[in-house]
Amino acid sequence: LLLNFFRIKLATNSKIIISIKTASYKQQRSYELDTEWPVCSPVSIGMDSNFYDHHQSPLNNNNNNNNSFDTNKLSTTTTTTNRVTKCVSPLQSLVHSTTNINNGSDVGITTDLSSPELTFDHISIQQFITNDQNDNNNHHHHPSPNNNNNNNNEPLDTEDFSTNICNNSQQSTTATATTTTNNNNNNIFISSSFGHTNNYINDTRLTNTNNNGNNTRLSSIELGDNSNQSITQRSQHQQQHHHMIFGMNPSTTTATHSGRNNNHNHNNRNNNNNNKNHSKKHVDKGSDEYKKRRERNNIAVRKSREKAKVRSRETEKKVSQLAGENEQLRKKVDSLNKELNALKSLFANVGIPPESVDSEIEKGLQMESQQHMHSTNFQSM
Amino acid sequence: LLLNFFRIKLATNSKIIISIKTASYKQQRSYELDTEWPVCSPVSIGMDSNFYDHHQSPLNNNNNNNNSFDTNKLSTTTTTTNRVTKCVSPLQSLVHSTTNINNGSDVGITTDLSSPELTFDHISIQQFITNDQNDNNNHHHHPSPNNNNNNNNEPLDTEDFSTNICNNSQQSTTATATTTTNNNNNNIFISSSFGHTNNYINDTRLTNTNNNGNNTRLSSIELGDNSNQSITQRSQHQQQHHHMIFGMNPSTTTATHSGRNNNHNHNNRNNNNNNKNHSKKHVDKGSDEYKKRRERNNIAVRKSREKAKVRSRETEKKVSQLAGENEQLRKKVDSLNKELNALKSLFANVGIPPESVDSEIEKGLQMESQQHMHSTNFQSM
DNA sequence: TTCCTATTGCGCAATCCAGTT
DNA sequence: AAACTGGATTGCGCAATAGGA
Repeated sequence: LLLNFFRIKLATNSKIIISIKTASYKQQRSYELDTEWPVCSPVSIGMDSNFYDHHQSPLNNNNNNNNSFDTNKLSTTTTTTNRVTKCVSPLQSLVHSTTNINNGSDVGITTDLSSPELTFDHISIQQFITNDQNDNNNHHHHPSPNNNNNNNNEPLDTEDFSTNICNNSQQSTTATATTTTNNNNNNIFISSSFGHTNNYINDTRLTNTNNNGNNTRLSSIELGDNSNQSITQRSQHQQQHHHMIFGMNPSTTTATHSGRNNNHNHNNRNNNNNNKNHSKKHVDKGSDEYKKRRERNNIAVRKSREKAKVRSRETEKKVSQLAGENEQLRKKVDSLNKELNALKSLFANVGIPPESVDSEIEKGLQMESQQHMHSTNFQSM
Repeated sequence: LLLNFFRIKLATNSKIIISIKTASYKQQRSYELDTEWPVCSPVSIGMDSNFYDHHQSPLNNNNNNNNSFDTNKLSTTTTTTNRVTKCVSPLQSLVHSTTNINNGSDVGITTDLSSPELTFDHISIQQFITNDQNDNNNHHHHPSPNNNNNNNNEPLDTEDFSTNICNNSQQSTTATATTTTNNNNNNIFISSSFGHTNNYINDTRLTNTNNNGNNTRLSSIELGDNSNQSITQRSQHQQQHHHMIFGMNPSTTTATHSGRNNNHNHNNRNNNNNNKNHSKKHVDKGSDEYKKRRERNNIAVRKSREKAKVRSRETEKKVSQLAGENEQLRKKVDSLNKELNALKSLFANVGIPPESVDSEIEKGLQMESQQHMHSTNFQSM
């Protein structure tokens, strides 16, 4: 098994955005997986504190003191030995969520990269401090740390982090950590690009079927392949359209498919564990029960989609809001700078050299901060 | 006909976010509209200049000089006498788009509120200057301006604007313009809330059907009703989940439906104009042509959805980016302020009163801005 | 008008996810 | 602990448009 494990100590006020995708068996109905389909191994995801759920306006300033962390939603360290589908919950709850971590927090993510059902779709971390290779909570033997074993509390720089991921993942995947250099924002962006052949990388493995009997599997076998095989022209061209797919299976993606049993029972999942008896489970589409169930679900679906839309609009709104504030702040900084310069040149005019002005300012600032010490102000020192 | 018309002169650097939803005939297949279904009257949407399309990163600072306005996409003043579906294009191109207006621009929106197909889903305007009731470009007689006919170039304040909208729309709709007071951001937020009975206001009118023959129309008749009828308990409770629905039909929403012809020809649209001959248009689901067409569309659908997802992630990312920048900027402002204060108190220490310091700064700034005139540097001095 | 692709609302089915038995 | 329940999500294909050439 190839384990991908990393653990990051996040600094106070760091932000982490994790969007993890469980390709899982969502589209399994479209395929029959053969015995080659990789058996999923354990996954351990742990996050230790202070998350704000996306829906709780993580970016709102007014609830900064809400430090509670719902451990029910994200168990501190969930380790299971079941199929990945069994322990996906903590991941799922993070999907598309933006979380703020306001205290120093540990974030550990361990996953067997042989499980194609799990893809790290998008990970973006701002400001991390250290990377610890030793997972005390994980029950699995994982490859010993490769080289960059810096257990000190030094911040890891972008390159190190990238390498680290790469080495740990032991994939050919060219994981690249890009620092988006937006101003003072140390936004680490982990992305991996590997050969793939269309725009639907998440779906490729399991979908791309149609009901014409034309079930041509896309040539996605090289997904996450560690054999360093060359990437097709098209892949190279299209991978710019992709974002941050991460953690695909290296060598065992030999799943095949055999068309689609179009009319009944798509329940041919890998029947290792839960061998239910009702493998037929014929649904009577005429039954009142069925109709009722369908109608309820339809309502739920509409509701859910509306919710999603609202969320999306809200995000859009937030962008414009923030952009506006940003603009104002920039102007403010500008004007303050000008004022300051004017003042300094005033000093210069009366013969006081800039250096001594600066040192005086230093003194002044120190005095001020000392006064601050005695207050209960949030941003003391 | 009840016309809703307003025209706003936007200040330089104002921003307008318009999200207009055309319920249109999208779900018409689910319904047969009877003769009571309101005939749509003309709509005129005009925007005169300098739009940035959402997809062109309107919020990016680097293309500020791109002042071009694609009149093909948003005709300056589109007035048609066809059904609203015929002139929806300019609206559609604004859907969910965030536009920046960098010069003083006129934005006029005229619509017949009797057209339920059209809903102003979300309108948010920052900084507007004046409101002009007289539309020279509109060919339709509309109710004479009610009372607040301030054609001067004074900025209209929030309340005025709100009232204005309300009066013009002549609806019971309680349009409320909320100023979100985020810092220096004068973000005007127009929202209307009226009685409705579920979470799917946009869809209510036309959807809520199922193929069980169970086509219970939601009691959405009071949508936009101007008869001031009371809002149900549930409505009141749920309207907090809604945002900015605007411009629904007042009194003619008596459309009925008669179930869904499930197997063929949903072409029973209001056949006023385009009376095509092929009212049968039987689609042979077995034909190769059909299969091929379906497959192509399926691919398109997947592609489109992937695109949407990417966009959404990008927006999410942008939020975190902007929030980060914001934070940094705030800190910067803070430190500059402190520095400035330190410097000022330095002056105070040597006996120079704050007033004269300020006046000196004024002088300095003026000098500086004069020097600025001669330089081309953005952040010189 | 005529084709095609792009979007969008919808229902279906398979899960996912919290709780309960 | 395992099975069951019922709403919430999500990928998908369908059909109706929208949009563009």
